[in-house]
Amino acid sequence: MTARKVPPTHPGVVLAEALEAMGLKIMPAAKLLGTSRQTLHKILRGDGPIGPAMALKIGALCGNGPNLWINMQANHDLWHEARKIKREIAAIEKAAAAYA
Amino acid sequence: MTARKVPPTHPGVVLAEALEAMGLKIMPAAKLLGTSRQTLHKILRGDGPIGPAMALKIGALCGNGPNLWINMQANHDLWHEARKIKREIAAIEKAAAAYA
DNA sequence: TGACACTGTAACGCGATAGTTTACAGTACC
DNA sequence: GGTACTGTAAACTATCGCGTTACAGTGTCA
Repeated sequence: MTARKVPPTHPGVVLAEALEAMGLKIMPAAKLLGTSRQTLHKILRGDGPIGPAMALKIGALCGNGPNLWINMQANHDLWHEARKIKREIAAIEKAAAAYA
Repeated sequence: MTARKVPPTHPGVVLAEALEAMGLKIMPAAKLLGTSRQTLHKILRGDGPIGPAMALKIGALCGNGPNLWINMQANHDLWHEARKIKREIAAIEKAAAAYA
């Protein structure tokens, strides 16, 4: 757990640039992805999760596959979750020493 | 999308071996992880998802960090999801050609 | 200026999901 | 036979993801 001060980039931010590079506005993009513009907008804003389904769709749209997106999302989630439960994590690490 | 015939290994299966290697039975492991033995059992069985929180805890317990676990889970999810929505994915890929 | 289209954002509601609790059967071991 | 652990299932609850609806802001064009 190399603690990091700044939260990892949310995939939505990257997606926003990708869409712009493709000349895609929100509404047509949402239509292509089979989702609502609000949902897509939340993603682009940085809240709004990219689940497996969305990762696959975005990966298909941008042509770079789903892993990139889902990994970014995972890093993002991990970072925030780690903040929340870092006490428990530390406790587990300590307890685990006995079994190492 | 390099299609794969067989679903990727569920992290739970790997975890089961890891726990055994550490000499940890289900009940004490569940206690260490701060969860119920049923939930842990589901994970070990292969259903039962490993979310960010669980990945962090398991990573702390096994000493190899959360990424391993969450990546396995992500691959697992992606594979199953891809099965379900492969039609939509294909459609998006086709439509995306216009913007490439 | 007014009509129109797109965007940003918030609120509500629904369906799905994760996880705890409760319960019971199987197994092993003393 | 009693005790402890495991495998499973069902009920219940909390939470989440997402679509829908609604409204304000912005830009554009006739």
